Amino acid sequence: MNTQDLPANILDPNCPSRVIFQRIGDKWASLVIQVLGEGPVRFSELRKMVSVVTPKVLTQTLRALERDGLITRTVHAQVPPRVDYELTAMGESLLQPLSLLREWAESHVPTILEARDAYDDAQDEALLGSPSWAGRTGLPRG
Amino acid sequence: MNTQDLPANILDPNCPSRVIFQRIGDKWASLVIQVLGEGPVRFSELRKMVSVVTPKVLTQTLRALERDGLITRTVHAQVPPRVDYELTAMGESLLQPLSLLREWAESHVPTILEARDAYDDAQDEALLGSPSWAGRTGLPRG
DNA sequence: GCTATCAGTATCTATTGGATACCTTTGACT
DNA sequence: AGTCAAAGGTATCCAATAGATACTGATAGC
Repeated sequence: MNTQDLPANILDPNCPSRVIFQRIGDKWASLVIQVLGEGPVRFSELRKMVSVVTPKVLTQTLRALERDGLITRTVHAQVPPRVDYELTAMGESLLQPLSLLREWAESHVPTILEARDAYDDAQDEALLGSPSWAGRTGLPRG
Repeated sequence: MNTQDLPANILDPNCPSRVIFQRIGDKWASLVIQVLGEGPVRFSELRKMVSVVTPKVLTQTLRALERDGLITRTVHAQVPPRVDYELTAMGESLLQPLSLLREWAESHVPTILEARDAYDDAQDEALLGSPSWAGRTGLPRG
């Protein structure tokens, strides 16, 4: 669904689906949605649960999600104020895809940490142990 | 799997799963992985397919994915150089969760665009049409 | 009065992302 | 011999974003 009304395609930089995909993949947005999966939460609670996010960035994230129709924001005119955030139906429909990703991340932690160690060791070795003409390209240096 | 070896939990800021989750949700990383789902691709091809990414950022993304063991980088010692990027088995295991998210994004494009329009209209109206004492909080201003 | 509560802003700085130019080697072309 | 193109990046500089910190505002309770 780009300007030419072709089918949505994330690889097309002009396609809104790409922007939306990146909004979902935002650093904080996906965490917020998963927290709200349990039910409505107020601002300060959200801040504690999605630690460590600064209020400015949390506000930005929430506004963006609200604009996209994924959450609602309800203000109770009290003092001190109470503002509840809650998933919309569309927001809830994101929970399942997100939880799959979350499970993937949580289950692959050990493997990825090992891969990082191996990579970092290889880097160190390349810097310290090998002759200076052996670069990453496999070709001689200039 | 945090420093105390508790079960992985994305909501714990000390848990590596959180970092990994955010790496997946990186602006370009997930697109790269989806492109590589078709098979090995060389740098310049990748740049065209994942437009519009600058070479610096693409390099950073690829290095990070390589470090995490999600892709491999193979250099063919030719001139001009040829470098192929390819998913590892772990990288391939990410394809399914990611494609779900992609399908979600592509299918919700119209609804989200409508929500944005509605939100923006409401904002304009609030700014232009309503009395100045009616803020977002529902409480009087100071 | 003074303080606490809650939901944010305002301000400033550090980090990241992006645009652009440039580098390297070698074969093909002139 | 000189020049250009190709591929996979770096280097450099500037803009946008994220983050740290301080602060606002109304009111209830002490």
